[in-house]
Amino acid sequence: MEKENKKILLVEDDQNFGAILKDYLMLNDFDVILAKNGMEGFEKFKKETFDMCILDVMMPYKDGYTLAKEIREKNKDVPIIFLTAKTMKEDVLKGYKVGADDYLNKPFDSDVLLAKIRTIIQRKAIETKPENLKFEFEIGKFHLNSKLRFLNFPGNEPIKLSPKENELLKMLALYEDDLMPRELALTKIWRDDNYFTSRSMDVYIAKIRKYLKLDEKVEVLNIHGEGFRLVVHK
Amino acid sequence: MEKENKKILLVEDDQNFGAILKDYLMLNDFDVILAKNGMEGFEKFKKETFDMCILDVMMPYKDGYTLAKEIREKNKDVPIIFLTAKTMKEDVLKGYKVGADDYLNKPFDSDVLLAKIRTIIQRKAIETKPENLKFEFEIGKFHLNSKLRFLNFPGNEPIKLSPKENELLKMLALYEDDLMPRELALTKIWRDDNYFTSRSMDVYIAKIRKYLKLDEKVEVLNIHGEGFRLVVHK
DNA sequence: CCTCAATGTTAATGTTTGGTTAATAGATTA
DNA sequence: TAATCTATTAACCAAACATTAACATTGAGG
Repeated sequence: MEKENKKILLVEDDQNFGAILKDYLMLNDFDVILAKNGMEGFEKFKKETFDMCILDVMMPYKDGYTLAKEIREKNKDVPIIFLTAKTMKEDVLKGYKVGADDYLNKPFDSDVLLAKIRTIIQRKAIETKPENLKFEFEIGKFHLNSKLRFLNFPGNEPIKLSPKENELLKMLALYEDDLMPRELALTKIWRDDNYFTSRSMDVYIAKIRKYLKLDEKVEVLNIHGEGFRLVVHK
Repeated sequence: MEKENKKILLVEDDQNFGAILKDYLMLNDFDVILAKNGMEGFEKFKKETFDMCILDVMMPYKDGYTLAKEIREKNKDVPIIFLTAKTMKEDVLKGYKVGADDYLNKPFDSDVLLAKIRTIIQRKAIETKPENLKFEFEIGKFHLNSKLRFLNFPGNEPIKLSPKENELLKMLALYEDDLMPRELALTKIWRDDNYFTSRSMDVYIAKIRKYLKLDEKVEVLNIHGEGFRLVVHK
C-alpha cells in the first residue's frame, strides 16, 4: 500500500511530444496514462485515481484550464502542473485560480520536470495529510507549532502568532528553499487575489521577517513578481 | 494480563477500498468487521461490542451521519471516525454534533489513520473507562476530583466546583498542554454552539482562572479564535 | 538613467474576539 | 419563604487581528 509507482495523468495534444514525455516518465518509475485532448483526459481521470496531472494548456476542444477546473471539482487535492508556452502573467494567475500547483514553460529540461514532480508529490502528501497532523516545522533554530500557533526560539519566550502569520509561515516552511508563489498564498490563505490582499500579505511578510531576525541564518527572500522563498543558510 | 485486539467496525460502500483498508488494519492487529452500507453496518453493530467505528460519510441508503446517530443512541461512548472527501466546515460541524471523534479526508495516508485510531482509542479509554472512569487529575499542585467536584490545593480548604466549572476544568485537564477547541467544549458541555453559550463559557474560563491563581505555574491560555490551552509550567 | 510597478515598512483604523464584573433569573435547599 | 447556588445575559473595556493608507525603496525594462 506504500511502495507502488506514482500514477500520472498526462494530457498533451502534440502526440509526438506526448509519447516521448510518457516514455521518459515511465523510465523514471512513474505509471503514465496519456490522453491526447481535454475530453479524453477527463474521461480517463474519472476512471482511476492519479497522484498527479500534467496538462498542456493549449489544446483543441477543451483547454487545460477548463480541464483543470473539472478535475478540481472531482478532486480538490490532486496536484496539477501546467505545461505552457506562454509566460503571460494573467495566464499564470488564471492557472493558480483553478488550483494549479506549478507551471512549466515549454521547452523545458526534462530533469527539471522530474524534480518538480517529485517535490510536488511529496509536498502534497504533507499538505493534505488529514487535518493538522503535520503541524510542527523546524526552521533553522526555530520550532514552529502551527496547531498551537507559536514560534519558539531557544532561550526566548514563545512568540504567539496570529492566524494569518501562522498560515503564511507554515506555507513558507512547506516550500522551504523553494519558490512559494504569491498567487498560491493569496488564493489559499486570503481566498482572494487583488491589490489589497496582496498588500496585506506584504505586511505579513514584514512581520514574519521581524520574528525570524532572531536567527541570522534564516531569511525570507523576495522573487520579484513571483513570490517568496524561505531560506535557511548552512 | 494478555490484552486482546481492539475491535473495529468499518462501514465503507466502496468494496475494493473497504477490503484493502480492512486487510491493512488487520495486519496491524485490529479485529475488523466490514459492512458495505449503513443498514448492514447497524445490524452488525447491534450484534457485538466494538472499540471503534470508522464510517464512510457518503453511502447509499443510509449515510454515515444517520448511522452515527443510531449508533450513538445505542452507545454514547464508542469512538466514531468519519471518512469523507469533503472538508466543508459545516460538514465537520455536523459530524461533531452527532458525536464524531474525528475526521479523516480521503485520500489519506494509512499510517496517519493508524496513528489517529490509536490516539482516539486511548483518549476515549481515559475519558470513559466504564468502571473506573477517570475523574482525578493532577494540575500542577492542584488535585481535581471531578466526581465529587472538588478542587484541592495543599493547605487550603477544598474549592467546591459547580457542574459546569467542573466539566470545563476536566476537559481542559484532559487536553493538558494541547488545544482544547472552543467548539468542542461548547458542543460537549453546553450542547449548543452560539454567541450566548460562547460568552457563558468565557465567564466560566474566568472563574476557573481565578481558582487556578493559587499556583502561579498553572495557566489557561487563549488561542485566539480557536480555543484554550491549560499549561503547567515546569 | 528614467519611469512604473512591485515590494518594504510603519502607522492608523475598524472589526471581532475575549476578559471581567455585575445584574438577572431559575433552581435548590435550609 | 428566605437564603443559596447556579447559569445566563448584559455591559463595558481591552486585546488581538486584519486591512488600508501613506510613504520609502528597489528592481525591471525601455
